Amino acid sequence: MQGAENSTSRRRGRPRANPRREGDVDPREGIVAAASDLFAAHGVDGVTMAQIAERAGLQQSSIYYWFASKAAVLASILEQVNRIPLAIVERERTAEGPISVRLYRLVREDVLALCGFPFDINEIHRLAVHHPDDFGAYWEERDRLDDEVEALLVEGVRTGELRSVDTKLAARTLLAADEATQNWFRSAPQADYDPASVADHQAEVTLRSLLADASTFPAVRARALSPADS
Amino acid sequence: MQGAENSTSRRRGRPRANPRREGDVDPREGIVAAASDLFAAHGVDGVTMAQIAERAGLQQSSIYYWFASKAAVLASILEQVNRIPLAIVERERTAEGPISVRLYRLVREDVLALCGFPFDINEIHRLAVHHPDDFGAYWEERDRLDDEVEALLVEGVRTGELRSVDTKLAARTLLAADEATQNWFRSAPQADYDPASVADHQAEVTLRSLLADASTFPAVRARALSPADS
DNA sequence: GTCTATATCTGGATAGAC
DNA sequence: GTCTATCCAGATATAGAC
Repeated sequence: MQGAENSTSRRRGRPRANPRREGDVDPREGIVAAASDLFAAHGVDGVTMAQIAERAGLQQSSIYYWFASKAAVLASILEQVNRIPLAIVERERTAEGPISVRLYRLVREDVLALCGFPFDINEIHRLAVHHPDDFGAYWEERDRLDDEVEALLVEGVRTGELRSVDTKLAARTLLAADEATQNWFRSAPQADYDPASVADHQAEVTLRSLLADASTFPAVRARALSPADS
Repeated sequence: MQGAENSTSRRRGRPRANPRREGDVDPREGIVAAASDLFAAHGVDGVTMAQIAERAGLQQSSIYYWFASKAAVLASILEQVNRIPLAIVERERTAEGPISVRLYRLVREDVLALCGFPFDINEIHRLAVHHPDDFGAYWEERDRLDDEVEALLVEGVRTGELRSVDTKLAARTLLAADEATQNWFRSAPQADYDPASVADHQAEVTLRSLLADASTFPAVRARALSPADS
């Protein structure tokens, strides 16, 4: 962590060529925002430091004052992004009510969150696979996600709400399907679908595929979407 | 297309440093095989021409006698790979029997085929997104795939076998889920699951999520897997 | 046909002025 | 703190000998 001292009133360093607007906060945020947009549009290694810098209103090398490397910029993004699905899953894991209702909400909100991310989470998987040493924390959290979902499924099978499945396999499949959905959604013409209906569809498909008695689905959805219960 | 003249008995050119084994056929095939393996392991742009050449027993620059560029090597692989899911879908599209049975086989075999591919089809999507000009044919075929699956779903809804869904959305979701499954399967420890059980699970999940009456599923699967009907 | 050698290009990262 | 200038590594692709 470097250059975090904005508290002194006297400006240090040469002024920027393209000075930022008044409300400019921590330059790190501007860089992260620029990088997020570009990563989203072109993939992580389809983007150069020069492009990030240009959008952030800096010269290419100036980024290195704030971040040690391109990977550090990415890691900074991941810190924020990676915890959201985990928070959703953990909330439903400890929530009240039938497993099926919690599972519906889980899938729905996971898809919504993923679709709202500044870039495709599959891109991150790719990078994390290719650079496992830089992304140890990422994989730990990812495994926790699998485990938490599986635990929910195990309980659902135990109570008889869900049919008897290989819970580990089903958990992986479920999360992978969420990610696949956000993936194609990203490249679909924005006008065709809105995230909410895509998320609802995905949740319905998932629940119907797992419920012991699929005819209970309408009741499950109704309860999951009722504000009193969320 | 260059250098296709192996028919003359007199060898031309300087001998290779690492001569190929006796059964060596068209060097293009060896290059494609090497590239497929490496792309599978490290992703398309995690692989250099030098690595491909090394595995194919050539020097880096010698590849350029057979292929004009790295993209040309990739395109050659795609030609073979991309038609397989399409063939599966088209076969089931025109097959006899209930839609649900054909849909089960479609998903099952699509997953199986994707898992057997030499590399992750998502990698190809990525590349194709970033170089749309080089991959016009690829996207055309991909759209056909969507359309064929959707047509199956439409008919299934019409006959009442499937519940009433947004068929376009469902078709995309279905194919995306297949691809997601092959994606995680690829990075899973090979011992944990075999492709067949993963494919079966995916087919079951998909069918149960779409059947108008999920209780008919066991009969659907039984019929789909009976050899008499395939 | 394949080789060695090299041109060229790109992009991440560093040095030092201001 | 940001700039300009530059280094450096890695990779695609070309030139020309054999």
